[in-house]
Amino acid sequence: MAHWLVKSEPNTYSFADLQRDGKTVWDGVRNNAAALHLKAMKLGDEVLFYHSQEGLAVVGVAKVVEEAFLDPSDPAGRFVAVELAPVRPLPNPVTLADMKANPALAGLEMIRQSRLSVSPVSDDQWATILKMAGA
DNA sequence: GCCAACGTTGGC
DNA sequence: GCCAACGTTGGC
Repeated sequence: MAHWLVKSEPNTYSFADLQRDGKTVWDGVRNNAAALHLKAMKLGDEVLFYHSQEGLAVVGVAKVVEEAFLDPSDPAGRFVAVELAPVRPLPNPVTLADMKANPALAGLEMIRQSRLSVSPVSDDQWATILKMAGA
């Protein structure tokens, strides 16, 4: 089972919004590298939900409930979307500063390439972050 | 609000 | 097909 990280500005769509909605179509990704990752997501894969701009922390875990399909918000039909559902909020959100300060996370894709909105997380990185979150 | 990183666009 | 110009994202 692969693991991933997605970013969202909480002003636009927060983890609380996802909990309220029960599930949501993760669309609007317009970057090829991010789109490749969306296409690689499998049903049941778990995803860290990160708040960008405000919060700057991983705040919850979500899961893939529908694999990649054509993004309904892309008229050109070039990009894909997936559907995500909430799993659980993290007891202690893990901030970007915390992740940067942990040598075990030095290779984390979202740190290496900060603008990437969908990125892979290795099993070791996943375990490290959940441990930091007290989960 | 600024700026660095990076992707995309368009002229040649 | 190269590369400069420009737009966007996201941390600070």
